[in-house]
Amino acid sequence: MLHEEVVGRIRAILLDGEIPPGARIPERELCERLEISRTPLREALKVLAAEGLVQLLPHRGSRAAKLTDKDMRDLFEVCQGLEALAGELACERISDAEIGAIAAAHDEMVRHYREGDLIQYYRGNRAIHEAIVAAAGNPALAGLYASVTARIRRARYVTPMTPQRWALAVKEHEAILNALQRRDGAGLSHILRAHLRHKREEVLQAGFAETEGSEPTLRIA
Amino acid sequence: MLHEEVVGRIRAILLDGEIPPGARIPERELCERLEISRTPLREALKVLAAEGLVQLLPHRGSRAAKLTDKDMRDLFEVCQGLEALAGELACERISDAEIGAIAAAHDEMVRHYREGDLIQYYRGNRAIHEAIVAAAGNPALAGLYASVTARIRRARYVTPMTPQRWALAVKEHEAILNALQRRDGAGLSHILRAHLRHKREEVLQAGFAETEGSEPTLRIA
DNA sequence: AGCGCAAATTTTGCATTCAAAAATGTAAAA
DNA sequence: TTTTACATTTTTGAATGCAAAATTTGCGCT
Repeated sequence: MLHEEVVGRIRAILLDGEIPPGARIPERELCERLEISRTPLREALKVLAAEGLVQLLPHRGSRAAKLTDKDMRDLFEVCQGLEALAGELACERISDAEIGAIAAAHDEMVRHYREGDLIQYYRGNRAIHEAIVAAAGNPALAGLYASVTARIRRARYVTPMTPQRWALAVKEHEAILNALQRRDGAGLSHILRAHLRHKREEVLQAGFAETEGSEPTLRIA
Repeated sequence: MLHEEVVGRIRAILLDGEIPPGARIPERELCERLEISRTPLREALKVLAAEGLVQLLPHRGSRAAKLTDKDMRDLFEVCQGLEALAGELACERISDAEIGAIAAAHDEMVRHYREGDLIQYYRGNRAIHEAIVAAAGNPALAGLYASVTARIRRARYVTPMTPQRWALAVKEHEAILNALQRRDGAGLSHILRAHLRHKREEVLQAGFAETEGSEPTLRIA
């Protein structure tokens, strides 16, 4: 089995919350489940530790990383910065076709909003943000963005929203699309920052002290 | 030997250019030199690959990552974004003592400039940029910054400068310190972007097609 | 001599093994 | 009954072993 595949599978397990934050990662079980030996598994865990998804404790095994409120705030700050940068760059480089695709994704997302389908709304939302980052045409930026968003994904996309906040988020997305269509880099950057700041407030206010290590958490896959 | 120590040692070897970009990383030799077996070495290489310093080729071993001009441009762009963000945050959070320390570092750097000592100038320069990032009080940001700067370090701090560019860089640093002392986040962010943009132009104009894999490269440690 | 192909060697990736550290369980003493 | 010391088991971290893949070597042929 390819090394990167192992990393991907474990990453998915962690992001799904199948191993909840703070929980011990059972080496033996994972080996059996993935049908690999400990060597490639441990290599993968080291990589994921470098990404910040796994915490290694010397002679005590590895745990799914658990984020404090401070960690979460920090990561949202960085994410804001990265998205703002991506927005600016995207406005310089994005093609009409890409804008069209994002507009379509936007419309679909709004449809899910009207239908009250939060899961699908989140999925569309994420696709739009990722498309903007992709449109920046900077793989290094995209990689960092992926790594940061992976760490806050569960907080970002699991937190329930009040109708007011949801409505505001949709309004902001209208502005995002608009700025993108006008290729207004500064404006887009500004809106994206505000958008993510609101999201962060929402998440932190929801008291996102990550769920403790023992009880398995809801999967939203 | 501790896992992280191995990663650190190999990282240092790569950053020093002892194994130049594009060159094959000799597993066996490194094992003997670090007095470890292949298992921890290979774990370290996987981690460094995730960081972007090493390139893994399936069944063909690993090489020191070689950056194209595009890679370099992309990384500078990201670095700009991160420094700009750090500057803004630093202005909100930095203490007078920290500003004092940076001012002192600045003066020393200017002294090295006057003495024409490029190596020491670069060292002080880097310390200032790192201090600003540290003052942002965001470890996640600092980590990403460290990872990005590690990848462009050699380009950033090895490229020779013209007297004009050097003078401009020092002038920009005066402005950086000034904005920091006034705690002018927007201003600092703006200057940092311009500063790094100039640096990028300089590096790319110097035709930084990273040195080929065979010949060992100058160490600047 | 130059080229092509097959055998030998090296190198890679993973499984297994081994020693050390931590966790667990047990029993004796307070 | 609770606590502490000690032995046992489990788990971790690293070295070694082994099969597959790639590279190099050597030989025959043109």
